[in-house]
Amino acid sequence: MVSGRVSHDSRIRSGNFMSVDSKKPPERADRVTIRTVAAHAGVSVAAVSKVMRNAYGVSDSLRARVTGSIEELGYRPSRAARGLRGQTFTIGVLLIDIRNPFLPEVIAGVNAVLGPSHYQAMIGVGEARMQLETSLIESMIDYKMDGLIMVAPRLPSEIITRFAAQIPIVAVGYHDPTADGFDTINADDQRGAEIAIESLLECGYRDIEMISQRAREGHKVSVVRQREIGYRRAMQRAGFGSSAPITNIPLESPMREETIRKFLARSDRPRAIFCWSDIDAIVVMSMAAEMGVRVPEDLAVVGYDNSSIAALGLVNLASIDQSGRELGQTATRTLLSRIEGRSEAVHILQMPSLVARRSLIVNRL
Amino acid sequence: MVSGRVSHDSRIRSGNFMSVDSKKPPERADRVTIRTVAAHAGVSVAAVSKVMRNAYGVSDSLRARVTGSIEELGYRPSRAARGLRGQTFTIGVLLIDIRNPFLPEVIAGVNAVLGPSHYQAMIGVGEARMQLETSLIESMIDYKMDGLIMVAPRLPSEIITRFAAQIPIVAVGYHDPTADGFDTINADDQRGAEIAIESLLECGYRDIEMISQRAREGHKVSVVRQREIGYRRAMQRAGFGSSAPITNIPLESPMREETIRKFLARSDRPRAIFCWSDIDAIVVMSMAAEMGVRVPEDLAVVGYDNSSIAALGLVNLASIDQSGRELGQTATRTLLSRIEGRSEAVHILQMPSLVARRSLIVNRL
DNA sequence: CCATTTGTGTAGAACGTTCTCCGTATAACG
DNA sequence: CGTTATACGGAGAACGTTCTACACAAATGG
Repeated sequence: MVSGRVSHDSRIRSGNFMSVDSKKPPERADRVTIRTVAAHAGVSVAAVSKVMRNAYGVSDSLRARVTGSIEELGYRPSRAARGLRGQTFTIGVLLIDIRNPFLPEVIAGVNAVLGPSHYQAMIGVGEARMQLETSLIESMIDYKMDGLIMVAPRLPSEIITRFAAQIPIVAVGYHDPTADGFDTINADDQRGAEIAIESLLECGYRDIEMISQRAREGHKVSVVRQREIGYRRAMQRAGFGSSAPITNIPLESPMREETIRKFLARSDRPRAIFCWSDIDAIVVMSMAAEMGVRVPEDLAVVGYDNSSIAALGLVNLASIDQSGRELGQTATRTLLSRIEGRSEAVHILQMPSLVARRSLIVNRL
Repeated sequence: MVSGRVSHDSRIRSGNFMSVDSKKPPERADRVTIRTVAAHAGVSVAAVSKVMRNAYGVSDSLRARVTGSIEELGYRPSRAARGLRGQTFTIGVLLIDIRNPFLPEVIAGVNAVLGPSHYQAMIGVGEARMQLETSLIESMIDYKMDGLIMVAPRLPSEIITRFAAQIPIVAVGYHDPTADGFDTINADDQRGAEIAIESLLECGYRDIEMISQRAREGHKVSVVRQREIGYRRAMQRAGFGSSAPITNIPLESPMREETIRKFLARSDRPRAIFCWSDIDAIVVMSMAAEMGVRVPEDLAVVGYDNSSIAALGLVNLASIDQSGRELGQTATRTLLSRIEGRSEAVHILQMPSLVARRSLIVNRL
């Protein structure tokens, strides 16, 4: 492989090929470094660095002079170089998948907290593949980012713990209250599911089922499992036995549609369903509409996440709100506190709430 | 501000406080560096570096020994350090906003191309604020990322050009075929709008209007403007004059809903509308449903982006598909070619297509 | 057999920060 | 006035790579 470094064009364009400036083609404009600033302000490099980090031992006059030069020259410290020694003031955010409308909320929360600070967020998308997820985490560590927020990671707890030895980590949407290497921030998914079921019961429905997703590795830590647990507990408490039925629907088309169609066509189809996620609920509702199954007259539906789509008039899906925004904010604050030195793990549970909409209530009756 | 570096707990936990290992608390496990590898393999640092970059001048035996050691030690080069000298093998992706369901497609395209390579994508979210957008770009430059993909940037062309002097840039969803500092990849938004209008005309609709968005700075380069141009041209060609009506709806609630309501209540409400984006189209459809305006019987709707929501049975919105995935792929390939040395700007236009759905066609008539 | 080329490997200077020591000058104290 | 703090500023060693320049050996050519 030839490294084709020389740009023919630049040769041609430079017209006079005997030009004087033929020291070396710098191509990119020379960077303003901390040294440039130091020279301009007539102080040492160390002094500038101190001002930047507002460290102890700078007089007002020196600070003024240096900040003046920084301003004037438009100096920005190199994050790469910073990473080699100290902090980068960057936190990495790892998303499983960017399609889920719940995630933007979390990001918004992260940015809201980070905004006023001098930290910035960089996002990686794992696409639910453990391999990619792992390599993204490693990259973020290799960039010397200051901390990591992992949203609904696929990785098992031990591996996350191992990474957490190298970089502060807080996981969102990952239930492991026993983890002591990293923090977790969650909505109480068990309780959320209970609320969903309780509200269905209150509306008078008795014949209730849950639509879930077959988790690949059957993580107990996964939010999916947690919601199943809550569902079963609420059903049991209402006197329906300890193993209320759950229908798993696959992630991929066309099996997905096939399974839903079969479910909706069942002669013993339940009167109400609780879906582990809005995206599933909406697909079910869409197919119900196609098949002439009326919502909520024939089938009541409660979803999860209260995503923006659920709120649309066309959809009008009752859903459990877990406030992704708030999760993002809390996660960020927790991470910052860990970056600042906390070492005991913290596990926070937020309380979700029901947003009632038409899919739940048969109105005017 | 005290820098609270010392961890009390580690002291307490280490039991015997006179322990021998009291050189310095390293806390984080010592990193495997290129030097570790060199020592382990019994070669020079330079040799290892050469192997890593598969540069010229390494014998098979040396390469084997080094790769062996790398494997054994689990060595990963520090991206931070790399950034200080050479490439980081990271490309930055800048999104205006993460809520728009069109963007995940683009990301998926980017990742698809990057997957097999040793490059990785890091995403920043600008939230449509120029300030944040600018600072994210600067961060990415300061990280010495190898290139930038900007999706629907807000920044004016001159500023992007200035950034492009420091880092290879390709812009997606940004029409400026005259830019010579950076590349642009677009779906042909003018043509897309024309296709939408033509299909409405073919269905027999004559009374057509466009629902658009008041662009802040009225960029000619913005996709919104481009679609307006296409709309007007198609209308003119059909004999409706050169300034077919456009209704602008605001971005923020509650003015947004207010404006739409007013539009739908108009006595001279058009028979068909073309929305510059699915997200707007869907809100209009939702409010139409609430107000008893039937789609498509009373109002035909064509959207733009063919986002996943449009395809839902409940929504069934006809839309112009600009294949975000393909845009992402093309953008990535274009960027890589620029990183590899190309210096002439390239401007690519992809052809969009209509996906017909129920919102367009009054069926069985 | 000497001069040149080619192949293989190493030394060591960057890259742009941070941060630990150290000097100094001035202030405070007895 | 001598001693000790205290405040301020600078020198210079890291940090982990890349990459140029060079050394050395073996091969090639005349």
